[in-house]
Amino acid sequence: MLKLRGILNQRLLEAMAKALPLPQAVDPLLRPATKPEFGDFQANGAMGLAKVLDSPPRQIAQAVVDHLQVDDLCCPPQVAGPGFINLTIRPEVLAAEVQGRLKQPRLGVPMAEPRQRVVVDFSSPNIAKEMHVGHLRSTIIGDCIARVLSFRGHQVLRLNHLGDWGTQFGMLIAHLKNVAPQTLAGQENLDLGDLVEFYRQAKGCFDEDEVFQERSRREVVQLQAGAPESLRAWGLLCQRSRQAFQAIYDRLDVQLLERGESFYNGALPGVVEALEQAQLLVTDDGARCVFLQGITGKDGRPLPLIVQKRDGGYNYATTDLAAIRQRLTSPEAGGEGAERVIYVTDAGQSDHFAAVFQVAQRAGWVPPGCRLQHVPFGLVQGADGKKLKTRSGATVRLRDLLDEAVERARHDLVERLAQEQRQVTGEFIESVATAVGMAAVKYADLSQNRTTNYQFSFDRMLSLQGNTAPYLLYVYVRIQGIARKGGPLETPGPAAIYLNDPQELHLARQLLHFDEVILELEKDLLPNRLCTYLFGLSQSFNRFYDQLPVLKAPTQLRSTRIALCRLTAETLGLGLDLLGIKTIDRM
RNA sequence: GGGCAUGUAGCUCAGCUGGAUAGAGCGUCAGAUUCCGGUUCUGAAAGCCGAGGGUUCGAGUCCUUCCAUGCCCGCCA
Repeated sequence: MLKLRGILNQRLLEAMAKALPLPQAVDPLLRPATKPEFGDFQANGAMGLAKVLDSPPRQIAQAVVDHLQVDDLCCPPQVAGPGFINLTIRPEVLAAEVQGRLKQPRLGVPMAEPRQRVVVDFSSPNIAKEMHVGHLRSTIIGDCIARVLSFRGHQVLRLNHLGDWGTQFGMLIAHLKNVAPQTLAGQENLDLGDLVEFYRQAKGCFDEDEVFQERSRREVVQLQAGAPESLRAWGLLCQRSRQAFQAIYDRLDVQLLERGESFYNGALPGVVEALEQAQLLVTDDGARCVFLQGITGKDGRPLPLIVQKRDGGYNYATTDLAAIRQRLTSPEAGGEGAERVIYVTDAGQSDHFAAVFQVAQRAGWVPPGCRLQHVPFGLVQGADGKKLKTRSGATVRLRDLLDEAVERARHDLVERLAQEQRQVTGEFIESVATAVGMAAVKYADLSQNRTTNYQFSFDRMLSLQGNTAPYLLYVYVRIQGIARKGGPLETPGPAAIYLNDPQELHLARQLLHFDEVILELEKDLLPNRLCTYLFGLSQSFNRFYDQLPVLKAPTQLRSTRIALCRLTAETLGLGLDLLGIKTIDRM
């Protein structure tokens, strides 16, 4: 409907110019109708002009309608309520739009103009730690955003800002030298078993043993100085973690380019120097920091952003600033040349990013027209409304969570197969359970407004009813069933589509909104809007399918309905794909 | 103490740049079925949109003051 909306907006502008004594053009405030009975669009502009023109809003609206020429597209416009202008697209125009969509794989979504270079920074787990639900949200949401921006034609770089550097490596290396010295000499392959358990042990030593603490600090210094043995130990730890992470990314079907904190190590001194030159740097209590504007602490004084600690070490703010420079620097100068950088992290880091962005701005590292954007999300909570934990109080491991989703999906599937007495292969059960389980986890996350906390529930996400992945997947499967039974849902010839029945019209209208939804998603980065849309589309389809025969319809109606089925499947397929969810043909 | 976010039906949540009588799912209750996969569809009950004040033709949405909850707050990331 993007195209039609643009045309109608133009016609309204023209009509207003003719009808009203206005010095300059005024926005007609064209919006999608709030209710089906109001038609497709409503123009709200008349009401705001009542005061300016000193006449009743309905009269203004009527004057605009009198000059409005839209008979080629719309039924006669109606003035309603306090002064709305309601516009209803004619069925044959809708039919032509549907026809047009059938021929294009982009389903009406235009390529972005201009195309941008975009960095999406997401997922970002820490080496030697287990991925948990916080990483899940970042990974799923970040992946969706990257997919949508790529689809729009932007050049997207998906970066995994891995926590692969920093003080925690001191204790890890120290512990490694204690328990497996031979691996460091290259004599044995590293087998640390559960890396998380290893981390816990190291942390235990660090907390209890002062001698160990001191050794850990020395290890950090050695590592940062590039001592070969330390680097080797570090490399071994990273490699182990990397394998574990990759297994998760493979299951989730998420592509990421690893670019951990260590990547920016060499650039850290340069960050401090540049800030010094920009005269932003202040030494306070031995630490080198930039005092922030408009952000004050407990005592009302400006808060500092520390970029070099008293002991000379750098911290995450320094790394983030180095990353910003790298990402915003032009490709000719060895950078990424990004015009938009998106950070998908939990909302708890909002202050941190506000501070870092401010400093980057003041240092002059953000070229005009470039945008740094923190895309925050809320906590994952359990049924009790508190941060999600296992019964024993530990963090929930991501792989356990995914396992359980698939296991529950398999259980439901097997039960249903038995009820329906269907015979299928083990392979089928496996692939459906995996697809449904992953889809459920992703969709549950994405269908929630990301800014709020999100209550995790296997029962809800795997439910076959309601706004869930299984409900949407089922609609897709149903349509594939029609195709299996009735032959391929071939494109009807020209002028073969006639929209008549209310259910047909309603479904067609819904289908045509897809382009607007995607553009909105690109702007607001709120995947739940797409989910809401796909759910509504699925409901419309089920209503349509419930009330109207497709394959058994008379010939002249059949091709229209098959076309609607096909476009529904394509829209669902593309929509789910942009969410990072795979469709299946049977379930 | 300061900052940010959230508060909408019994529960989980939508509500985009302010628009017409505040929406959906689950749950509850009552129905439908010539069924192309009923994992469906129809209907009903259910609300002081946290509270007060303001802005205007019009406020769940914007401003302001409270209240409640969550997260964050100088050398961890």
